[in-house]
Amino acid sequence: MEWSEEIIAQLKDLWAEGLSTAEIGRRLSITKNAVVGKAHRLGLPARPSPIRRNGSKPKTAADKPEQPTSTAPTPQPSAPQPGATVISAPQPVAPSLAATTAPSTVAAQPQTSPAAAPTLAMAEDKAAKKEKTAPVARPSTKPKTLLRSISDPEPQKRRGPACCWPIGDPGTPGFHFCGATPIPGKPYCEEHAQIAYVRLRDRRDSVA
DNA sequence: CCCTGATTCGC
DNA sequence: GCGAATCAGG
Repeated sequence: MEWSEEIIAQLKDLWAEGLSTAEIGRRLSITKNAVVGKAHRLGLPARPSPIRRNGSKPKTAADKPEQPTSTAPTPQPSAPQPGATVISAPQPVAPSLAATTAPSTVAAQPQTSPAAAPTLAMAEDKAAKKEKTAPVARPSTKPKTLLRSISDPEPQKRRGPACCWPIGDPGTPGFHFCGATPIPGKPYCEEHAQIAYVRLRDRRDSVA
């Protein structure tokens, strides 16, 4: 996997958005392991995970040469809260569709976890679950490079809201965003929202 | 069972 | 550096 700047940017962005590793992985067409691994290597802030993995390690040496002291630096990298930019729509969580996922972990998030598309996706959701595969096409052309917007915090500053679904490869002349009128409370238009908010139940397989 | 994320280890 | 495998908690 070639982690280009764009990819990394996306990873960071999505990570900062509070998406699940699996979610990010799906959207980047990579495994969650890759996401987590890279995230760690990048030094991204680990999000609330229930695991702690300490003590027992059958596979590893299980020895931790911890350094005693020193001066207790207490580094405070400060929380990555630049504003989440782009998509942050404090919308009321859809009541009925919460069945699929949306654990309480991200419930506190102002944007809540996507992973659930209203109405239209609901019906499709059931079917999709059975299918287990992702029938919906990934980001148009190719699930390779998306690029949210690392330096474009205000998508709707002077103009109306625009669907920010990436079209083309970032860096290429033809790259642009959808631009269509998004669904209220969502960063994408109705068309792209359907594919953007993929249900779950599909990870290591399907897209290869 | 499913989901989730973290760490470790072989490549 | 990369990610699969594995571990681990809800």
